[in-house]
Amino acid sequence: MEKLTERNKKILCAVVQSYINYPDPVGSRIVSKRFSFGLSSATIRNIMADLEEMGLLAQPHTSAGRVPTDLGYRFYVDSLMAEGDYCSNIEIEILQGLYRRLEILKNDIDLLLSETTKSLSMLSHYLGVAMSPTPDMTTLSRIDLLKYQADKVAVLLFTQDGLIKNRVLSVDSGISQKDLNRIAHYLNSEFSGYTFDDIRHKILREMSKEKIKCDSLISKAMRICREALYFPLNELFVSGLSEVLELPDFSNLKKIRELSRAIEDKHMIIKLLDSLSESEGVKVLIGSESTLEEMKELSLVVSPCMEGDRQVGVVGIIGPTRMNYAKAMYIVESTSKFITKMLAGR
Amino acid sequence: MEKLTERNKKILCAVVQSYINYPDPVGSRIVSKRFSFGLSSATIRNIMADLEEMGLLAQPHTSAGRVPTDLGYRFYVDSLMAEGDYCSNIEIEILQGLYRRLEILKNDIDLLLSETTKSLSMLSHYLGVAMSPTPDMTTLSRIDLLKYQADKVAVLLFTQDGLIKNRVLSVDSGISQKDLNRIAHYLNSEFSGYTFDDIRHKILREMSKEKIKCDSLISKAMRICREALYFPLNELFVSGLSEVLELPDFSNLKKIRELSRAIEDKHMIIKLLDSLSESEGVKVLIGSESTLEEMKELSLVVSPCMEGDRQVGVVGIIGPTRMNYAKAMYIVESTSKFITKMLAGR
DNA sequence: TATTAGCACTTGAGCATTGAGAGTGCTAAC
DNA sequence: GTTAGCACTCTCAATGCTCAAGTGCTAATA
Repeated sequence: MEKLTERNKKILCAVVQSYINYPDPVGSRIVSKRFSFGLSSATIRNIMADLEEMGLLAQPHTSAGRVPTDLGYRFYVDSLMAEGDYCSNIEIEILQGLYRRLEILKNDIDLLLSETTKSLSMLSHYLGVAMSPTPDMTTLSRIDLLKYQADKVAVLLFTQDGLIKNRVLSVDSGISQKDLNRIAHYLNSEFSGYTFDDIRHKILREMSKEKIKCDSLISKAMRICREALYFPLNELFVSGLSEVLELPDFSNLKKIRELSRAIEDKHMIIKLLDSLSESEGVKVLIGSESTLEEMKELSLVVSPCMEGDRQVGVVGIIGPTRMNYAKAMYIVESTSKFITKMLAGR
Repeated sequence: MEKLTERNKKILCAVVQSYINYPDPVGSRIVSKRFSFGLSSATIRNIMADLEEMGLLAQPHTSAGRVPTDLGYRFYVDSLMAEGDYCSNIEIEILQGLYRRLEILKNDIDLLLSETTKSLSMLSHYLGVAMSPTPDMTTLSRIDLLKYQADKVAVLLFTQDGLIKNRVLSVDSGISQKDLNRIAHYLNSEFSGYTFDDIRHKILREMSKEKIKCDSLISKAMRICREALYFPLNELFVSGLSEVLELPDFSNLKKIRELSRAIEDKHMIIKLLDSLSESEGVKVLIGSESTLEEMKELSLVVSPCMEGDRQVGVVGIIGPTRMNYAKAMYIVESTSKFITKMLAGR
């Protein structure tokens, strides 16, 4: 970032904080009055003009105050924000209570994540989001096949993350549970320990090979496995829409429509979360930093949940770019840490 | 319903249809011009005043036209609406295409229902909703227990509807797969063929009995089963928010907030759908006919999906009371019929 | 040289006024 | 029973106006 004097930083910080707390563009008068810099509004005006030139602030129109740009928020988040800015504002008891409620769900990741989004939105008043890991990163621990009805078999996929997925497939009615056990045994020996993505690739390779051998058992096994993996195995949870609609940021129809398009395009959000959650720690994506059109006016705060060094999910918050980043980051971080800790202790 | 002359019915019908197609209150002039009754606007005015007195129409304000009341819509739906009113407007090919896309999901009810809601909203431009059957009505066909990790067991619940639910529970690490098999065998002999609701009740009774006997195996079995049934097993799917936000009916913030509260309160909708889907066929709930505050300005069209005489889900549409009921009913009916047929043929 | 006071200028929000347009109810004529 | 005519009511959009907020610039000040 360009060199800013200490004073300029303070002014920028004041503008951002004021705007975060109150959704009106902030003018020089406000800054000079509410924050005691010992500077007159005229001086502040000059500084704000400088900050605007640097692209950190912007004016909605001539006679309005200034508003942080995405770049301004970024600078605030990276360099200005005090770490502990919002910890105190969140009642620890509420947080503890919500977390306690999640304890009993620790054996069912999907249910856990789904409930977590409700806590996230309740705490932050933004959208709570959570995603179970994409199969690409998930390791298959075991596969079981159970004959279910005459011509159906239940495929049970156990992952190392404690996630179970099941798919029901149609099969020849002639097949017996014994056959299925042999098939399952074969699949386990072939695929357990691999990620789903690997397995998909292996299947493709194997199928072209095995086609020649025409081993009925193996080809059946491959077909079953391929079909079971055909549909996405991860889920995305979003909640808090009514929460976020109370914000002045979403008081006009256009914004609301954009928001609704964004959260209905789950595929898009999954991809976005995926790309952000590769490394550990809380990450922040501010407005236009995202390449996605739907997210241009929204910000995203995410953090992965780990079990050991395996990722078992991503939790986060989506809100307007005028977001209380300190608070959001604190909530997301402590939530993901809580889940990580809970899963470690089970 | 009170006795209406044939002519009055026609006028009411005209008002409803006009309003459904175009969201402006309809005046006597419009009715007399656009529909050729051979009556002047003055006559129509008198009739409309009568209809208002009967509670079938209402005026938003003095110099606006008239708008159907919920009662007016009800009368329209029950007595006036031509059955085939909207079939022709829906391109059969689109419908077929969407249905074909669902074919491959027929083995996974949840996925099927979730995708169905997208088709419903796409076709109707209202919210598509679907619900898998509540456990109360669902019959357990089989239960399986699989040792999963040292201290965890996967409980697999197979229902007669082809639905599989799995729950992971923590158990004593001492327990062996053999023990689990015996437990599962016991549970199957006790509970298979019963509905989940029955089972819950049976467990409560048994547990108080067995406590005396203190049979370790049975008490373990009971505990596992109780925990597995602790969380709701049915799901509700809703989609089409961005679709419905394009409607002029949701052009002001208040309405949108109400809508979002309604669709976020899944528990409420589940109860509502449950109470409506008891018998076969398409059902319509118009605005204030619902006892639920959140639904007072919304209408609901639902129909159950059957497999044989068992209900495997409910599909429906939620929209404003100014809904194209003929179209919505047609879409819901043909969708539920399609799913029913598909499940019969598998 | 940095800061500040002062002032002219710009802009949007809020408010009352106005007129057009749509629709009504009523009455009298057909 | 139906209709034409008319006075009346109400909403909506446009207009013009003022007010408050905020700016940029300039000249005076510490």
